[in-house]
Amino acid sequence: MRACDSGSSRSGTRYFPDNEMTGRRPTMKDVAAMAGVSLSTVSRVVNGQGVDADLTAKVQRAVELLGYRHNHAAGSLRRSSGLSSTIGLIGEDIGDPFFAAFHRGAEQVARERSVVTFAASSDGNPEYEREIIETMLGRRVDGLLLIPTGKDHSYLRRDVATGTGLVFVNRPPKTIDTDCVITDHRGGARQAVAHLRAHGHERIAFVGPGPDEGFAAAERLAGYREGMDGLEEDIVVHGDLEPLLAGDEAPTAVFSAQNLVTVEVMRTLFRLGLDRVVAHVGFDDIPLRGAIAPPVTMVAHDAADLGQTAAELLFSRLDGFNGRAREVVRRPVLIERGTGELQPVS
DNA sequence: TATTCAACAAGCGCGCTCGC
DNA sequence: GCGAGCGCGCTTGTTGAATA
Repeated sequence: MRACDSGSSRSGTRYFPDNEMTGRRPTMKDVAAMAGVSLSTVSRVVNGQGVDADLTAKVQRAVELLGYRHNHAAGSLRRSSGLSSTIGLIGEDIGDPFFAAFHRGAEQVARERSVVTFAASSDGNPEYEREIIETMLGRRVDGLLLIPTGKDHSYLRRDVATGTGLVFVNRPPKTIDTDCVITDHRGGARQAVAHLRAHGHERIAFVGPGPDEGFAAAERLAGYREGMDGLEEDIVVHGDLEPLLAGDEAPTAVFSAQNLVTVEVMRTLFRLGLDRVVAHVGFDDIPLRGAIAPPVTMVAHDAADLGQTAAELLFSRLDGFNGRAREVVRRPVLIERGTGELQPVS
């Protein structure tokens, strides 16, 4: 093993060019020793502050030879702001296309500020959600974008009071005063039903998660019921649609209240040969929509826009905005693609 | 003398060790 | 068991040397 004197620090640090043999990652101290400059010079070069060109080249060469990677955790330890340049995104399922698009929107805003995003799934479990939140805060994320599962988030009050950014997405906060971005789920569902009614349908089935499965589900069901006002009966299905379609009182139209449910409804209609017979409007757009025939009419909220807006609210707090909690409502848009415009077959 | 720039040293939060 | 002290890796305000 080669070793040489540090040449800079009075503590007599020795550097080992072949760090693989020391079994630890190279630090700034190692870079400084190899380049023959002080630690602060390395810090300035690494952080892009103006340092003499020759010294910069020496430092950059040492960085390259040692394979040095900047330790942001150590940096945030000392940095006066105490910020880690990371934010956490938590939703029920990061595999959900909605969450993926939401993440992308938030990431775009974060990237402009050199902030890294971490994402995690709560699996719809409030206890696990809390565990993830605690873990992310323990890792000193600067803020959280939370698509909440749990009902009580009062345990975050102290974190918010001490500067941690927190934005609720798609569900307004009940037990904590914080910013939120929500979709007008109720209005979107009303719009879907109104669209189907305008095309002559009266027997319209709602297919979706149960009202106990969150704010969005409950709001969409409520919007459906409001939209159905004046008609004889609501047809609400939480599960398999097939038995209903096979019965005598089959609906002439279906409103599916969530993207994964929409996919299931499409499969069922296709299997029964009803995909061009029963009208269908879905809530939440789905991937591969262009490759699907017939194309499904959608009430789409722009998940990327939600992510972007939520991130902007979060960063405005981190930048010092100290006003009252804000609520931004995004109205979904109905996109006609064909299935929602089918007329009822008499 | 004024300006530039690198070195020094303090200190951040946390975990660990050591001595009482 | 408890508190003091230290080390980790880094940033940043201050200091002082070199140069114009």
